[in-house]
Amino acid sequence: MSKCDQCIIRQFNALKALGKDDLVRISGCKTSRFVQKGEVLFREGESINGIFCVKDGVCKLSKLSANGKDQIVKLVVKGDLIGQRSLVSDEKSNLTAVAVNEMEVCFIPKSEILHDLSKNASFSLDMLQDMAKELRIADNVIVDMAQKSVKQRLADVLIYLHETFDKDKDGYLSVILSREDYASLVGTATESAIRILSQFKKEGLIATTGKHVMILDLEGLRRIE
Amino acid sequence: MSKCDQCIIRQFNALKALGKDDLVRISGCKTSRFVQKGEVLFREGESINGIFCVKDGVCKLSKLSANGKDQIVKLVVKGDLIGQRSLVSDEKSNLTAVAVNEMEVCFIPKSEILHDLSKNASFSLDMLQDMAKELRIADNVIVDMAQKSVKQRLADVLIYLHETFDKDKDGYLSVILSREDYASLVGTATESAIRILSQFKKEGLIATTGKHVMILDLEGLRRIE
DNA sequence: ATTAAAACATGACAAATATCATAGTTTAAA
DNA sequence: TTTAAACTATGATATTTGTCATGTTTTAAT
Repeated sequence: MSKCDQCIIRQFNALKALGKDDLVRISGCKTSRFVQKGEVLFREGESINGIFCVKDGVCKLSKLSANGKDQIVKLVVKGDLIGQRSLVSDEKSNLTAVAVNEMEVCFIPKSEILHDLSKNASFSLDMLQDMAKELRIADNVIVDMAQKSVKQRLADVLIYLHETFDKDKDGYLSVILSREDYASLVGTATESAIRILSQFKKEGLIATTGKHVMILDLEGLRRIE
Repeated sequence: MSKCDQCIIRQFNALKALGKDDLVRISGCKTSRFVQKGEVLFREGESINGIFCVKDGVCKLSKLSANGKDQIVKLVVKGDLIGQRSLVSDEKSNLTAVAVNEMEVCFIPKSEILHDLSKNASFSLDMLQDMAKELRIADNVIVDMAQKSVKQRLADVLIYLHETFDKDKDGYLSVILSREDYASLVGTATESAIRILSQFKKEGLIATTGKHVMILDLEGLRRIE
């Protein structure tokens, strides 16, 4: 079993504020596992009882809307933590987590984290800062959802993916999403997402082969309105 | 000048986690003021350098979208804090705060709060819990913005106002918003908000006289789809 | 009380988006 | 390799929402 104090991933999240002693203690009770594509980490309404630290892979966090459609609230990537919000407020999860591709995650039980939150002020502050950042991003998403057109939002998603994920040798995005996922990220009907992606392709803004997507004209996408 | 340790308001926010000593210290450097209706507390992009504690009144937090329209992200009411997010992440404000009616607020300088965050783990945890709650609410707003119709969102706003604010002797909501504010809360054109409110009025779901709004049929509003 | 400005209201039309139907294509399992 | 299921694509059409124009009402200042 690998040890937390030697794990590079923790540099990217609040766990970096912990000292060697705490990391060793956490190492002793954490579990590590692989999650295959499409597998559910947890569902809306379930108790998570800990946090996940994403060592590799991508995960979508979604919420079921009243009309029965899933809305993806955010994508979680390597280095991110999952479940802090529910842990801190001692509630069941408000989101469902599904692996977008194969993931490797560590799970740290609630009690360990709470122990550190109550003793280590700098860890608490770091966690607070992480959550403050999430909140700022959420505010932006609210405004975008309310004010931008579907086409703009889809262009934004493509730009975000291009800036966030690696490309394969041919230049295609390393993250593979279904058209339904795109629709769910943007908050529109699957057909609308398909239509707009087809249009972007015709206009030479992107290239697609099956589910593989490549951004050809980033500036063009930024100009969409 | 009133003293924080005797202020009932603090029971409703993270300040409740502070001990008498800290409250006395904060009392010594806080400032209290009245803010008149329509007055700007701070704008997007400004440094707040502290937090506001709302003793009375209502405030709208909004963000300018790319198309030039203001989107109200949330309403802040008596007992709430404003500016925690920016303070914690040491950033300029991402939101603009405008008083909806006359407010009374206390301003606590950043240094005092940071002092407590670094020393008092239970205060940090309380702050963390407040922010976790805000984040959950923000997630819900995202899903609603993305998946619900304008009519549903407006019905939701009316229900929220009904459940959150007092009514006057005739049953009208104590909080007075312009049609533009309603539009800005749900993310739609002012004309659309006006039209839907008119429709709700015709259907007997609400009553309006000028800017005064009364909810007549809560269940009817809940049934809107 | 008068009056100008702001806010509200509504019609007509345009644009964006959803829905339904149907067909082609890709994917993954047997 | 075959085959069924899932996914992608696109047309036709309906619905929702935005925009522009115009008139009315309310509000607040003089």
